[in-house]
Amino acid sequence: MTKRPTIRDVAALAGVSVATVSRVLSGDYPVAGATRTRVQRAVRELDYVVNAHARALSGTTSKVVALVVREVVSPFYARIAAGVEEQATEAHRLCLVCTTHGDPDRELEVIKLMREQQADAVILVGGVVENADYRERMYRYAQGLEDAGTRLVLCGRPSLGPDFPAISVEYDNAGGAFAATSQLLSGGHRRIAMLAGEPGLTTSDERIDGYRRAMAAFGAPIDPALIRHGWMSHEEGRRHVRELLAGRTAFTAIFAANDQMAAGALMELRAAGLRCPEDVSIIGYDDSPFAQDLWPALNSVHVPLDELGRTAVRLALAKSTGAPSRQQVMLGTHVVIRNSVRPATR
Amino acid sequence: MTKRPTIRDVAALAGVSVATVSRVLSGDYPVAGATRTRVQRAVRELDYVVNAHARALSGTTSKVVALVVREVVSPFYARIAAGVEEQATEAHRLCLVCTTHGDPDRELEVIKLMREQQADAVILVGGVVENADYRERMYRYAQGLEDAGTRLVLCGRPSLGPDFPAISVEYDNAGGAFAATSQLLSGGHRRIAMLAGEPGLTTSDERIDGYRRAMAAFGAPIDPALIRHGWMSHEEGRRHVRELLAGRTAFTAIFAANDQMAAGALMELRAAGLRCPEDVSIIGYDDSPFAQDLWPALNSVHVPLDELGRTAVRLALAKSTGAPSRQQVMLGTHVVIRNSVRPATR
DNA sequence: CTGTTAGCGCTTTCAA
DNA sequence: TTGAAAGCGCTAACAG
Repeated sequence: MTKRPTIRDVAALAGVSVATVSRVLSGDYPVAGATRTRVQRAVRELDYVVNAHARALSGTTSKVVALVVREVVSPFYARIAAGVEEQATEAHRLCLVCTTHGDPDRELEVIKLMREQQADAVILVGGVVENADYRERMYRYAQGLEDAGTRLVLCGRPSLGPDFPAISVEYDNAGGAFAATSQLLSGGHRRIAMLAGEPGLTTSDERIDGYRRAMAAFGAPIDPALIRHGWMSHEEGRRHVRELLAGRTAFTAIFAANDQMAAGALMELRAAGLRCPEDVSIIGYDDSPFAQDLWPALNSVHVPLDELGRTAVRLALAKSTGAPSRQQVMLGTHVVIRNSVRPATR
Repeated sequence: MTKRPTIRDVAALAGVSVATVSRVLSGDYPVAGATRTRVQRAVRELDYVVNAHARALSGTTSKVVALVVREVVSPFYARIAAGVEEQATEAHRLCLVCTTHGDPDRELEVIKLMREQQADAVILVGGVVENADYRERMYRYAQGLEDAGTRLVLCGRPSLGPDFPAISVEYDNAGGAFAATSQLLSGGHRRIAMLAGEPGLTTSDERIDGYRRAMAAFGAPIDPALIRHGWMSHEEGRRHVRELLAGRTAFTAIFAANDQMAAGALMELRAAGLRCPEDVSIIGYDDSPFAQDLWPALNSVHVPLDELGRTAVRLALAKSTGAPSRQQVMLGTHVVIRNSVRPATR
């Protein structure tokens, strides 16, 4: 491994000064055509590439966008990540990905790392449990990042208020839940089971909220026994239905807070000899890719995940163009109609 | 936004030299207890974090591992990515993610960026079309990266030979296909349709190879009409089955080169009034998370994707411990048995 | 249009 | 155990 060439090597070979080399490299500076050609040849000859760290150190931005998610293997996060990555690439930024596994300590550590990297933006993705010190913690993060010249973006997670020093990009979570529940209700369903996440998890809580509002709007009574909490997984979806069935709690439809749970519910229903949508209607949330591959294809609330990611990056990088560092935008959601819902017969 | 504090600020506040601060920060150097405490207090007081670029510039490694995938939204890549991210975190490395969308030019650009970043390792993930200049291109990459002190790892993609300056971490792709086909064959199936990817795509080609070998081993004739090529998607899976059915090409089982295609095939079969596994058995590949959520739950070839990712990082970073920079390892695959396969009746 | 030079913030000898 | 000082490779004034 020979030592990698530096800008001085290029300068020497091209017979110019390092400043000149730097100029032709960055492109935005008048340099004589002949000189430029000479430098470019030298660059190619030496197979030279700039040292990003040296460049970042001497002033210019680091050209890095950081994405902080709970898990990498999750269609939900993955689609946001894809949006972030695309937009970052478009803006000539590199994309750092970190996971927290929902651990606040890990989150803290990750944010610190991002400050060290002087990332242009840190995008925090997905729902959280808003416990006691969450707000305060976020506030400290925002502070520290701002000092490092880094924009903080909350993506798919409720804004902490207009005064909070961060950008927030949300989607109409409760609205989607309202629409989904309404679809069931207008089909005549009244006993609608709601499969939700852990209490306190923002994503889930907002979905429950939409469910409640729709029920109220249609004058349908809310039976607490129909609202089920747990880990938002396929397995848990099965468990909820199993217990509902065992407890002889009547229901003609299910609204699941995500598609995994809906798929689990579907499977357990089938195992119990119940058909969907003939006996029970189901509607999920997130419009995961596999929703249309199920049988019956699953109605679900579509969330513009990649748009969420793209918007997060766009807003964060608008810094240069003088956009405010604290703002909130909300993207719409809508129900995708497939084959898992049918009017109530009982 | 106040200027962020530097090591000098900390030194000043703690009343020591920058060298001392640097020492307590890196930890691995004898420093008097009292001094250390003083420095740490100053760090906390100023909310100081090191500048990663400055640190990287002054010699030490950049602590970054780069992951280059085709797409972010793909369970296949996502699971490898998860493994890479985990292991990278464990090794105190940050994880850069880039996508190529299968475009060689973009790949070239990404590799250049990684050289600029002086990443510790660049992990190239997933199958490729090994066309004419692919080898040569890879060789150039490897060269350039080695000069930058960066390890190149080919992950889930065939090694370019033991002399090639890169690490390769593969899985037994053909072996898995052989096992899957064998399962069908030993159930008495002889007319087995193979749903594959574009010709030339390494992943797909190796799976076809395993299929052929198994067919040969069981003395089953290979009907070219049963081997179908295309984009490896759900849609295409449906199309293949539709065309097979329309062309009246007899088959009692399907081996799909990935689970998406298997799911599509399953759906089209059902639409045509055929049952799985009663009428047609299906087996997929990759053991994607949704495979067990289908009805019937799908038999599939399990690929240790996260282990693949972890191994890639582990090997790449073993540099320090003096591991060779060129080696090949292969991880095993196995068939996961669920409910989509049944002995042939016709 | 081009060259000189002073840092950017940190690590790391070499001395003390 | 601590400090002084020389870079790491690049950019950005400031001169010419």
